[in-house]
Amino acid sequence: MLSRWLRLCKLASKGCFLSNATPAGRKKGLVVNAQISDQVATPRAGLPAHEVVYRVLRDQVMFGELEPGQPVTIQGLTARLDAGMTPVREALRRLTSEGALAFMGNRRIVVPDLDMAALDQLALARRALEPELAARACARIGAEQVADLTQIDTRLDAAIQRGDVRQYLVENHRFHAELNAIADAPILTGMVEQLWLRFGPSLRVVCGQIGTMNLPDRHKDLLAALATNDPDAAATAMEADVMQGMDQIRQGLR
Amino acid sequence: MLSRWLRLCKLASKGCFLSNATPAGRKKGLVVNAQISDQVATPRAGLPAHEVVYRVLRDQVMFGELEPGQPVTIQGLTARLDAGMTPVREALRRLTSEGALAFMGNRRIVVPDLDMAALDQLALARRALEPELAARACARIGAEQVADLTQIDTRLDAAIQRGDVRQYLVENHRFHAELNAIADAPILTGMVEQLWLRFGPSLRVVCGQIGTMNLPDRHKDLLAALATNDPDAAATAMEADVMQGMDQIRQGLR
DNA sequence: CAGCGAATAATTTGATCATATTCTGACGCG
DNA sequence: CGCGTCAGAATATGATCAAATTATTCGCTG
Repeated sequence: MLSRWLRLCKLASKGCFLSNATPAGRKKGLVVNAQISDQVATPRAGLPAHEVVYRVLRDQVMFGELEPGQPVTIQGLTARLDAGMTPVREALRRLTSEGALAFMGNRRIVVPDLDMAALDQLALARRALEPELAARACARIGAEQVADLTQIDTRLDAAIQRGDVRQYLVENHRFHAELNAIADAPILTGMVEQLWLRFGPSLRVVCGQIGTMNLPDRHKDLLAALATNDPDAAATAMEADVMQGMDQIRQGLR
Repeated sequence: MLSRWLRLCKLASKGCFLSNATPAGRKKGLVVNAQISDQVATPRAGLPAHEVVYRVLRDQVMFGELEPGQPVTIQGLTARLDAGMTPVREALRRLTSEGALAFMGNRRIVVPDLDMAALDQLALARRALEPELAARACARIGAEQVADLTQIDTRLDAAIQRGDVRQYLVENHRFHAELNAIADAPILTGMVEQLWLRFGPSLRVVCGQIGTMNLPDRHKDLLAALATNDPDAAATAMEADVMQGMDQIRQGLR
């Protein structure tokens, strides 16, 4: 009875949580917390199971634990995550409506595979939205937040040096997510997150093919623009980063 | 046992269906179809219940049956739509993840109310995406499709003349949805649909306040551009239409 | 004795699960 | 080669439990 929560929380802790404040834990959740308080970053029970399942699956899609084309079955997930059927179903609905997963005709669900047309659309949308977010963030960013981002970028570089693809993807996403959060434009940020969710799996595949060594880090210009509060330069730098990233995937599609 | 399906289908038929092809009906569904075949547009059973609930709620949000700020409870919906609990829950997850509904802190769900900041973001995103879609549609559109759109626009004008706000909203959406479908860019189209879902309720409120008489119809330029296959003109016309629509709402926010 | 506030009881609502039903795809048979 | 049957998977239901909001009561103070 408790083991289910333990397993779910453990899985969740592997992903990165960027989201909202902790509500009061349910009684049973608090007991769990007390028992596993020796763990480093207690992933805070009290979240509904469907939310936990959603985040686990989301991270697994975003960072390539699930490969494109791979079928996803409800019953497989209930077994793998040791969760009930209803929470899994709700998480899947959410993910399909966000484009992270796709209905394959006869109620079969897969991780969608990107084709060139989809990639073009993603590139167009990213190019329209993310520079704007960077510019908005530039107007509100503070010194300590620049330091935060710089630190993330340092860890990102380290991951590249180590050849740690997974960590590279995580830190890269964290960098952009944190920047977008600063822009304080939740609707645009949400749209961008959905875009990332769509190309996440393919990005992983590409990085797996070519390794991390050839990955340029285009965040330096961006950080400089942010530090000097130059919105136009930030937007330009972000546009370059976006286009470079999309091109990378485009190359990998062949 | 049958009455539930009948009621759901009846509700669904009030909304407008623009979406995907009809799969084979389930056995029981076909019986239903035979029994109610006297109705005009039989809304085709065989869809999963959660899908039907989703569409009903979606249309109700989009066309203002549900007002902003209005709380939405699961149990209320199961009673109102005479549906089970699980399908309702799944539909709600989907709608919240699309921004049509919003979690209000303590797991209470409401139709979100737009503030100026949200409206700015919506306007920015629409301006970035919809002209592009118009241009793409322009490249692929055929004569009979132009005729289709013109016909919709005629019905739209008629609705304005009659002062029929609901019908105006429906036809206006249908016009844009059909145009976007022609562009054959499902990802961008999906994003735009989500945007419409967000400002739908407010648009209804605004139109309710000022009536339909003052609504300009900016589709004429657009149709002309489409008929002559001029992508740039189409994009420009669409941009004008978007900005006019957003301004309308912006005025109504005061 | 009236009014206010905190604590508690009751009701409403959300979350989860086990189970029943229905659908899809595949296998074997005529 | 087409058709019926069967296993497996998805959908849907209602029951059950947990949480939050609302209503109520009780005690205290002025």
